[in-house]
Amino acid sequence: MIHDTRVTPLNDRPDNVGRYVLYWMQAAQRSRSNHALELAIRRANAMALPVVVVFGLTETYPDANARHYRFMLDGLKEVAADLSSRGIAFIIRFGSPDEVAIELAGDAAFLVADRNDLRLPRKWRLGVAKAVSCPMVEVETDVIVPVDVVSHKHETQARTLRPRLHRQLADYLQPMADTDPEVRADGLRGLPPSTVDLTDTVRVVAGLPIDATVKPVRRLAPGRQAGLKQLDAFIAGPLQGYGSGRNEPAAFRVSFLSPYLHFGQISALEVALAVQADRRSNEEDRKAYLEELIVRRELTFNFVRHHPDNYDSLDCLPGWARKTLADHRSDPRDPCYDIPTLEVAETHDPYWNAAMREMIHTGFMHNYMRMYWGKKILEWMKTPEEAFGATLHLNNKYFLDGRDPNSYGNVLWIYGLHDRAWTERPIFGKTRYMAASGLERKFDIKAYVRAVDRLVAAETN
DNA sequence: ATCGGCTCGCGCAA
DNA sequence: TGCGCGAAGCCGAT
Repeated sequence: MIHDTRVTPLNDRPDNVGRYVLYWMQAAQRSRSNHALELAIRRANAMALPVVVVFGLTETYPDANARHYRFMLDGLKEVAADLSSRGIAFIIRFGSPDEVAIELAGDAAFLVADRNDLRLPRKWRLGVAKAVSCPMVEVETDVIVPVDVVSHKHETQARTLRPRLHRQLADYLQPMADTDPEVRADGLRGLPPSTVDLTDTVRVVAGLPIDATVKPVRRLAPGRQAGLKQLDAFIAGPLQGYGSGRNEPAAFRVSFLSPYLHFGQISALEVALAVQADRRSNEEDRKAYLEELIVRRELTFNFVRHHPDNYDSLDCLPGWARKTLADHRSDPRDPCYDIPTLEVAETHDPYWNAAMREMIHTGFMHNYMRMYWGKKILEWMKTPEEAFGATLHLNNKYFLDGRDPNSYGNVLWIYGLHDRAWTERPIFGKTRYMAASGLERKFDIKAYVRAVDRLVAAETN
């Protein structure tokens, strides 16, 4: 089922004569459980046309490096195989994604894109809508409930978003059938060929002018099949007891699904449905995970939607947070670190260093440690602006799930976004403070340090 | 071990 | 207008 509310027209071109329906894949890099692809297939069937899927591979996506590209391209390899087995053409070409889409849209009767509110893909999409002569729509398939259905404004706290979201959930938490096209694309002639050879993604990545020092990781295998396998493993294991055990860093009672969600290799909808249907877990465990997957995740999508120009800036913090950080701007920092010191994980704090090493070497970090890690950077750098810039930079460079709406919302949480004021103290002002003593009091944090040693060894041996 | 205070702004009840 | 309450906080008092 595809609700009309997922679909937004991006231009008002009249019906167009064309040879196929085109789906320009951007964020939703999957061939199943994808409302945008599904809409394209249904349109094509209604018009008795084949479906073409196009992907433009830019060499210069901000912050992207070998780690991200390998994960993405290995995922796209599976997309290509599955689409082709269903009679859907898949074309992947080097170039700016908007230009690649415009090139293919020349022969399209109808153009579908998947929605993503981050600046660059959004700018590309709006430019394409103007440039093409066929009708174009965007489909929201990254979220369970379309952002504008939940609320028309920025919800400043989870507790204001939560009831609005829950009111819509019964309606939107519905499985989506995957339709096959009735007209195969095999007969299409004269399409621009793929210029990216997905049979050898190692070579493709080696040929790109990107940072190769951030290497692919072994910890998380790329692609939809790996993502679905991880989902099964999560439900069978860590979900059991998730409610009470999710914050213990050494236990890694986490889903590890965020990289797959970030690249769109699996959908939040199918994850939510699978978790909801599980009967081995108790209700508390399922509720705790669904709160994170749905409420907390879609809170950041709401945030980005309503701060299109400054979601990556401290300007969009609530007034109390901006004021209190400014009041403490010149508080002395001791210690005071620069990015190179942080990036080699050589601070005085062994817990922080462990978190940083987990991030650098495995592309991932335990949820709870992400908060501690970010709070300490605020504490240890000269100004909040410098700390924020460094945190976002490291986040987007090393995490497989970086450069996501979640990244911006959650990094800003460190600085008070979606949070509240607490006791005033140096540097932090009234933003929430976190201390190493808290880790020692509540967790077996030394076990986390040892666990990271093992994880790093497994990546580098 | 547990509890209250810290502190702001939103939404709702009245 | 008043009141309750909030992602993971800390800290000191009991």
